[in-house]
Amino acid sequence: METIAIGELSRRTRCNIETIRYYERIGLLPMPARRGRYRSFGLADVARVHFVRRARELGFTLDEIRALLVIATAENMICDDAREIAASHLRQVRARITDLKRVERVLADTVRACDAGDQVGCPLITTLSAPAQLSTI
Amino acid sequence: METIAIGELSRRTRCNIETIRYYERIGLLPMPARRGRYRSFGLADVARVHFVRRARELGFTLDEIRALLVIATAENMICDDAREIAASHLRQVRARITDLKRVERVLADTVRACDAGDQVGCPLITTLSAPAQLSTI
DNA sequence: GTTGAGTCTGTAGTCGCTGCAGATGGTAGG
DNA sequence: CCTACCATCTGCAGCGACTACAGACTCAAC
Repeated sequence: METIAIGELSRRTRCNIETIRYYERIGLLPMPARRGRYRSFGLADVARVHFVRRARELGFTLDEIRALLVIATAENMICDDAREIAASHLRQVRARITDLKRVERVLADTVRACDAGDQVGCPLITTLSAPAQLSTI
Repeated sequence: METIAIGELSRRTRCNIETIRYYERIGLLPMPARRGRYRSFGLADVARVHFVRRARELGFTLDEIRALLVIATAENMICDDAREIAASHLRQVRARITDLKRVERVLADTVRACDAGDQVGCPLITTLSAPAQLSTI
């Protein structure tokens, strides 16, 4: 059975060494075997770190990932729970996209106004000052 | 000239009291006058906190806001600098939207697969395990 | 006089890392 | 055998942008 050091695990998963140790510290990864003082990982660890990284890329929190890992390793996978975690996260992602689109519109309008240059003050400053209805910043 | 306490400033700007004190501590707000031990704010402070909050809503960092505040209060507003801050931020917002849309697609596909229910394992777990090409998590 | 609301300071916690210092471990070359 | 060098180890501090708490104080109303 192949065992690898933390550096190799880091390379294979493209996950920072410090991050791997952090995941271990917070109990997201099991305490690995040791060769002397050095951690010794197996293929299951490579898969688990990959799993965590991929979930992080999709924006799941470490707590959600913790739950997903339990589900993934459970004998009788509680798929419904996983679905609910995903669906709830999807709702948040969609809300965030909606927010960001609004932000994008405001910023794009502002930059466009800057480029047009037919306004009195600085359009960005004006935009940001707007809700206060005051020129005194 | 009207002066208000921190609680009233908080109410008017919908900005947490602790956050206002935090902004003061990091130099984003000037040190306010005092009535005894109590901070005493004016309308300029209301406007300034509004400005900061609005900029935060648009996703600017506190460092960017610091720069924007300097520009806003400068005699000869360096509008070009503001435009560049906004344009650079807009690029980041657009990149983030692109990322999130990719995430949304993956999640939506997964949830849909869950609902179809014609797959062997749990679709979410499968998705997250994919890049490792291993079932051993 | 006492109760309650508001404010004060200072410190520590959140999330998800990231970086550093200083101590070891193991290997390769001279 | 000594040195150089790399990898790894532990432990702790820092980021950004807040947020929360403890414990002290001030002030007005009843």
